Amino acid sequence: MALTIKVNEETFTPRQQAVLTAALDLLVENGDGLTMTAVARRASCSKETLYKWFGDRDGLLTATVQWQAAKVRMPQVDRSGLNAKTLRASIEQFARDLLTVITGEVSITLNRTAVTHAAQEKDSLGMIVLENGPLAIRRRLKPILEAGRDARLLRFTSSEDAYRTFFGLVVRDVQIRLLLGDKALTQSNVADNIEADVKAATDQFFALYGAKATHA
Amino acid sequence: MALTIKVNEETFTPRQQAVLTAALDLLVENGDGLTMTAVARRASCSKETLYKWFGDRDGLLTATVQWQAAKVRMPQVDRSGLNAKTLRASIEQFARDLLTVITGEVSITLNRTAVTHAAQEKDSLGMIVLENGPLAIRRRLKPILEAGRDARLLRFTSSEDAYRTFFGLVVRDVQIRLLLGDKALTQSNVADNIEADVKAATDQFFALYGAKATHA
DNA sequence: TCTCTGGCGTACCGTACGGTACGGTTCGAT
DNA sequence: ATCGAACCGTACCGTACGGTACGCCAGAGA
Repeated sequence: MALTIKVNEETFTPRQQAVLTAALDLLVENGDGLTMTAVARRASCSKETLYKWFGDRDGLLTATVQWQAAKVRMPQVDRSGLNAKTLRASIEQFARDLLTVITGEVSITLNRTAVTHAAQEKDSLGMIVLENGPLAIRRRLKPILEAGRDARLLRFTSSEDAYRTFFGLVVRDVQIRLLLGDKALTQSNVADNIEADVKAATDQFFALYGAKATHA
Repeated sequence: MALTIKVNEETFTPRQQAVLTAALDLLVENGDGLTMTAVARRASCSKETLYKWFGDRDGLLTATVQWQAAKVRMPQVDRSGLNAKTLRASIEQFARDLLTVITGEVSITLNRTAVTHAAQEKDSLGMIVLENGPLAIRRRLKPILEAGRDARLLRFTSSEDAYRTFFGLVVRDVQIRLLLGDKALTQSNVADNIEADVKAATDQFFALYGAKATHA
């Protein structure tokens, strides 16, 4: 396994996926509870098989994160017939997807795992999570933003900056507080406010980047 | 040690502070390298002393995080003679402080440690970091915001929301990317852009909450 | 039916690390 | 000078866990 980062789709047999599911469940249930023995017992397989399939503990961890992160595919947004209304709906949808994903238990677990991993000179998991989380949204949002600009509905010079501002307006301090285990932010609490937050963030984004905004 | 959370100042002897410094250095150098043996060796003290002073590994970790986090005291901002210019300067200063702290190596380490800790049903470190980081800024920024509102320089209904938007505009995706070890964000790279980012964020904040803004 | 392969379960090994014990040393108080 | 407290250094113990070895079984193919 070692240093090879498998960025692209990798097909796992159903049995292997069952193992990965077990591994993720253990991660979610109890952060660092991912011991090889625990995974083997949970998945009713032998440790030897784990090592054969995934190389070592890090390989199993990487495969799990990779596999799960890639599963977080957000719905495509219709880009045809762009007008003020559909653009706003698209952006609102992105905000909703982003918030929903980020506040999910699986996402929190994956991010925590990756952060922990990054604290030990290893950055592969961080890149995977980043790549499949924020960057995935960015890749799909940017064309929309640029289409909006071309249609004179938005105004900005750098779509990168526009995206990052969007991210900030939507996520605010929610993600870091969830990662730090802030009890004041139970997930249900957050979930109940998602719609309002999404609307507020979208309003603010258009206030800053809408065609009629007096852009600073 | 156990469950007691020491929220307030706790005086450590110089010798103890030397130990905590050693512990922090180890954390920064190599995330999880905080073994009791390593700390003892680095600080030239005996493990027995560590256990006597801090109870157990978690106590040492907590004391270290607590002590360091409390050291991140940002300069007070002058609140007298509030006008458009001084308000803007204050807010810009908050943005600068926030970005500077968050992108610092110590802060990244403390946050990573706390996140890792939170991944194991323990949330005390998370609360400590939260309390001394974002919340500390919030406590000091809110009065300024409210003073600005009273002076008709700002417009908002909830100072809490205003603060969180400020946080989002300033931090954006920088913190999570640093925590995840994104190589594309070397710290020098970030540091060089702090001034521009601070200015942009402040502009955006005033665009949204300034008295003349058409607030959504 | 024989055999071979893949995989389960378990036992096992080595190591790293949390935590404890203890002898020796320094230093201040009496 | 003596005593005792604090503390250093080191050796030690127990356990948890990563990783390996091996015996066994089931099922596919000849």
